[in-house]
Amino acid sequence: MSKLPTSLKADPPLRLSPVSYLVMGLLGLRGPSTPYQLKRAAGRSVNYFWPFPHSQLYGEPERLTAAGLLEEEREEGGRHRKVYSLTQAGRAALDGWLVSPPGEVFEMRDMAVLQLFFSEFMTRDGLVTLAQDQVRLYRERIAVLEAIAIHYSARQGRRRMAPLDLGLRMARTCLDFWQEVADDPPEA
Amino acid sequence: MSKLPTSLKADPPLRLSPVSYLVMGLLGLRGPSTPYQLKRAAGRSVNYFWPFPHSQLYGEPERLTAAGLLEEEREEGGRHRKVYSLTQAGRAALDGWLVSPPGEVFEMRDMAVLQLFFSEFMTRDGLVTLAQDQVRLYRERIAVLEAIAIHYSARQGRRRMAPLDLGLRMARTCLDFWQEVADDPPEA
DNA sequence: TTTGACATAGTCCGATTCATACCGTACGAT
DNA sequence: ATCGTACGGTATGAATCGGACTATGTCAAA
Repeated sequence: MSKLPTSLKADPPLRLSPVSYLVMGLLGLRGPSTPYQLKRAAGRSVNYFWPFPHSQLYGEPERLTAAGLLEEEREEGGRHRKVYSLTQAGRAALDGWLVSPPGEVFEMRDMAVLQLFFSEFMTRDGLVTLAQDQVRLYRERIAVLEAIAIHYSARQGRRRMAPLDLGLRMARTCLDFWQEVADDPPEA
Repeated sequence: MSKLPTSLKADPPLRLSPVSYLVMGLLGLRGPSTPYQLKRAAGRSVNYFWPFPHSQLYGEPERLTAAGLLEEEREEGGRHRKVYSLTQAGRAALDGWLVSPPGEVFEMRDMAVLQLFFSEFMTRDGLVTLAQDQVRLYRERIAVLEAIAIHYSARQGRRRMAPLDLGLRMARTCLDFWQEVADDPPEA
């Protein structure tokens, strides 16, 4: 079988991943930003419901720029930082994505629940320790989210705060759950 | 720079991933199983709090067997299926993992929440559509989880049911949230 | 008793992502 | 001047993804 003839419009397909839209979205909300700024911003917001390694915030904007969805500008002065901003095409891509709701619910990874599922091989004490640990961690998480909420609630619109609200409710649901496990660990 | 001298104990490090423990755990709960059986079992249970591609259930047991943590037996008859079971060493590894609680809370990926975060660029109607979509999906998810719960509650211990309980609570939390968004979409 | 449809069971592999170690560069304090 | 440290970014091998593809058994109808 022969290869397909090299097409004239042989651009590599350029698949846009969730992180692509995330980058464009952040740039839309914040205006022109450097990768590092995006990284900081993501850490206080989107990372809670879409985690990813920070190094993607360096590679991805380059790809998007090559595709004409972003513009890149180099800063003057000492640091030669790259500042990215949305182009018209980028804004259009973002808008297009936003009107196609995902047909899926959240996807969760939770080591503690995995261990709980296998807890038949644990002692009662082991299980209680696990649960207490989680209780502590969720309290911390809740404190962090509440701090973020207080800090930003004045400045930001209700829509941007909504995910934080959900994050808090989820964390509280987990806190309650693990609290119950700790207080009254189920028999095997 | 020269290479390090080839060590006498040059075993490749063999990193055990969460999926490794998941496999061992399932084998512990179910007894000897084929990859396909694990796949089916996972689909009704652990996949809800630890998703992964099914193909790992073929490769991973092989690695674990090579490491002495599993035993492999070939079925007679037409299908030459491989049946895996835990060895003593495997059981020990599993137990060891279970007494080291993860220092982390869940990690969640949720496209819908990502879009919600950027919903300033959506119309009010777009947001409502998104929310209604999610409401429908969470109702479905809840129905599935309840069916699983009813089907297995008789047969299985309370510990193994606990994750399902949490899954239901999480789903209901999300359902409530999106219901509220649909009923009273926040202004930008 | 073929044959063909369907469910079961398993393999493969290129592309993507991960994770993290590492490298510079500015800036403030001493 | 220099040192420490936070900032800003790069590089890379390993792990994972995901889904297309192959193969194998089963049962029913012709």
